[in-house]
Amino acid sequence: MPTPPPSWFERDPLELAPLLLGGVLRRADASGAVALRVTEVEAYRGADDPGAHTFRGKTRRNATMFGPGGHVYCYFTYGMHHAVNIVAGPEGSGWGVLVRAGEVVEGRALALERRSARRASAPAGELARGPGNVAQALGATLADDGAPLADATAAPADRGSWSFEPATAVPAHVTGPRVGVSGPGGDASAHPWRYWMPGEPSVSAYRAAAPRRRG
DNA sequence: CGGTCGATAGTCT
DNA sequence: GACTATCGACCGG
Repeated sequence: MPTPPPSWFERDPLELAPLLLGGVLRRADASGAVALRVTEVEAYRGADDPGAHTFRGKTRRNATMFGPGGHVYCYFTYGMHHAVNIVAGPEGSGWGVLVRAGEVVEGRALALERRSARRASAPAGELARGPGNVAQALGATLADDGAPLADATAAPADRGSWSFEPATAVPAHVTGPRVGVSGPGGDASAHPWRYWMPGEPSVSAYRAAAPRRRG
């Protein structure tokens, strides 16, 4: 199955998120291709979602999320990590789905090389567990922000070519509070917007929002 | 195992 | 100036 048209992605992230599970996200560039079977995602719902980057409107960083669905929103955070999202909803909505984890199904050697290059010690057994590691395994950087998900795209030299192939059937999954989201957006009962496939070794461990450090 | 904490810089108030 | 959609080392049990 090829990458669906943008219209397929242009729905509520609460609906799109589970549809992404089990699908294969792939990024290719001059050094090769890495693809992963998505096992964990989180929905972010714009103006209705205090936990979303887009909650307070459009800025330079989140502009891509306000664009049409079916594109990659990539941002940089904590001074060292990138994260990959798939833009959802209609243009102007500011909706998206964060890709938190996946099983590497293509380009394992390249993914391993990328992780090894960025740390002193040996990488963990799972190459794409956690959003920072997903971006690292895929080789995604800020240059990928705004890239379209499409087959056979001619990407600029500094950016990868992205595609996404949905699963033929939505796999069994569960939901829970999002990781690292503080305030009302992290509330378990009102925003159980993390979706994952139980039993998958690539799924990241739950972490509550970092408590404020005083001192 | 689980908790605690430093690294490190872009973004927004 | 505070916070961050994080990661992994380190330490105690």
